[in-house]
Amino acid sequence: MTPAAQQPPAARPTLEAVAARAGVGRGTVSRVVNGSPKVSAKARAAVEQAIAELGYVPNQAARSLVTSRTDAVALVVPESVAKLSSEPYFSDIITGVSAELAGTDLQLLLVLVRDERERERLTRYLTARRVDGVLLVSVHQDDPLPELLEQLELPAVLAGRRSEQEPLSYVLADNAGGARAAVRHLLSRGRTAIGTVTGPLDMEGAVARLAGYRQALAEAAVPADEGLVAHGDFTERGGREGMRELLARRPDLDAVFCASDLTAAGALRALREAGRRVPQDVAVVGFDDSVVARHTEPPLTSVRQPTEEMGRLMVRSLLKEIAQPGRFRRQTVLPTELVVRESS
Amino acid sequence: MTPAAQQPPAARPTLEAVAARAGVGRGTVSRVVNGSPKVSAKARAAVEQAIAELGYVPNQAARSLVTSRTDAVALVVPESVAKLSSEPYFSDIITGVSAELAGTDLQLLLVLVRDERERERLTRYLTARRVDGVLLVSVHQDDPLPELLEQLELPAVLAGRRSEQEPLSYVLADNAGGARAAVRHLLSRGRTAIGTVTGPLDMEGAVARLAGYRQALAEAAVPADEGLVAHGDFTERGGREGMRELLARRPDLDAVFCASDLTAAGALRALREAGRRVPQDVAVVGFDDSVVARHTEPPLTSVRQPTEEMGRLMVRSLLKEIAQPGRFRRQTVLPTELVVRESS
DNA sequence: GGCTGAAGTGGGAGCGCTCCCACATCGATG
DNA sequence: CATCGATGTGGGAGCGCTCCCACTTCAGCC
Repeated sequence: MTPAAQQPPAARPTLEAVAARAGVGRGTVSRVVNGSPKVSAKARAAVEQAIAELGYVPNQAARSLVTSRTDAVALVVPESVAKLSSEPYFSDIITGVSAELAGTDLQLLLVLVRDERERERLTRYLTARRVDGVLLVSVHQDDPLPELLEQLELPAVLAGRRSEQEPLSYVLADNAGGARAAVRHLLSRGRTAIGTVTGPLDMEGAVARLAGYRQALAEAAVPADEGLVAHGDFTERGGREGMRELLARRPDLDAVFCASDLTAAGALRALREAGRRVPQDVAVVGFDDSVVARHTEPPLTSVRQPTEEMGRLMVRSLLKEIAQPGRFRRQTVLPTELVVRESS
Repeated sequence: MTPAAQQPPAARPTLEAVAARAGVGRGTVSRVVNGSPKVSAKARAAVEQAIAELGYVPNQAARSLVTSRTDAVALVVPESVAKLSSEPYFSDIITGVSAELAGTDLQLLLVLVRDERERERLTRYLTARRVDGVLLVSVHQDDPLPELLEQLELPAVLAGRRSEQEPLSYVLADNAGGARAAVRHLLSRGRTAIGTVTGPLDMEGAVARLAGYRQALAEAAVPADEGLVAHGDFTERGGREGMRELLARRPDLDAVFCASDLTAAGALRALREAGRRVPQDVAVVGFDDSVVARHTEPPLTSVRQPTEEMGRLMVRSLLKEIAQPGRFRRQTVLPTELVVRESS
């Protein structure tokens, strides 16, 4: 135990102390701290010096109490299906969000919601307006959270949307377009029996990817065949099972478009287990172009969506909505890009 | 614009309002809210009903102002080397931390520190004591943050430690023991020329893993050969380059112990490029047993460390330290376990 | 020289809470 | 029956800040 631990830690200086030292009033110090222009150069200099000498840092709680701002935003990640660690998508969003937030003085609260109990806790938290805004990732159609955000009139931005009529702000990738590009690519490689393992169809993104798949086939005048569609859930396991199903139903299948990289990784596994070679026998395309795509054997052709950029854009939209809660929403759709690797 | 948007949102009820409604004083409501036992059953019931009727939620800012607690802890992740998304380790820690925190009323602040500027911002933030405690992940020997935490006497728990004399609380896995088990396993498989690709040696964990490797060889009376040691940095790229180096120096090498799964994934790639078969020509063992280990081809034998559990334990230690800042530290070392898969 | 308005400034009020002290109230005790 | 501690209770004070209003100062103008 050090001697230093014994003596009371020097109390943090208050705004009042700064004012006294600078020989000005509290109001002036407050103005300087908050960057108001209505301060003379002389007063500003005196205050700034006093702040430096005293090592003054504003007390956030006191500020919040009167402004009823919190200077914090929550990033909400439902972890019902996917684990954080197996979903590079989440991590990339977090990275983007954090990077964009670093330029502001907002703090990032990370809220993982695993079950009903935790969702209720979050509901209370949001109701108490303990954050200035919310970023919500992985939106399901029946998710009650977006509605809550609407009711609370809390600034919010979604990654994804519930439907095309989504009233809240959102940022998402051109899912249908990406899927279309992927399937066209497979067609151009001469594949004819192209299957798909979808994502969870209670998510608009997964629905859009399936729609893009169908559209590309329709455009090429390939007759639709529901036997070529297996339902997954974005997980590896779902991909594996979906692929098995597909192989059982259509042994002649020569390509598969997977709704996520993880799904594709599962599909690769199922194909390997079934003795099919990739890409010779069956070509595989994923979606996300996450780290996973580079690590599989063979590396995955995948539809790149700018996930980190999406995180950044979400923050930018949120900031605007916080700045002027004018209720007009920002809805951004980002382009995707096909990255071709050995799997196709 | 809905009509509801026009009318002023009902102001949140205050403690005072609850007191009035329950026909008691502010003090009594405060006692009920904070679970003090010094309240009669009758008063408690009245207050609880009033709270329910009014939908009262305490104002955190006001509470913080007087208690100078913040009810938040920061999880600090330096992102200098590794990206969040490529490091399942970080994600698993986050998951554990979040899960354990869910049972408390503490909030989780996620702070990714990418560069000097962001570190300074964090320093200011911690100096202002805007959190009740700090969890620090990925500790490097020359990291200035632990020292800052010591000086501030801010409750803190590290994942890992700077050295064996670490004065702060920490949670870590038995790195040396795990490495030893891995190398013994390789020896037991009849491997004789066993190399290693280390982690960044400015991290105690990486040093310990290297020490464990050496120890196992020494115990088996295998003469040490520095040609079998390549330096990596826990990344895939480092693993790939390290493996190439090793192959160049010791073409007869028949096994390699990698300081992380990512490193091992890189090593697998280098081996494939060099035309070596795994495990026939060269056996590979990783460390962490993260999701990566299951996804490589072939799946990796790996030393499992209970990463998520580490996150949970960090929180528990931190809670105790916050509860009674008695300066006596908790230092926990968790056992590791070898998980054998196809790569060895 | 008096008047006006712009530009700064000081400080009271009050945000919603906890802390703490003074003050009941009441059963047990000598 | 007075006295006493134990058990609850009400409410003043004050946490550190921003907001806002009243006030001063002074340049510019008729």
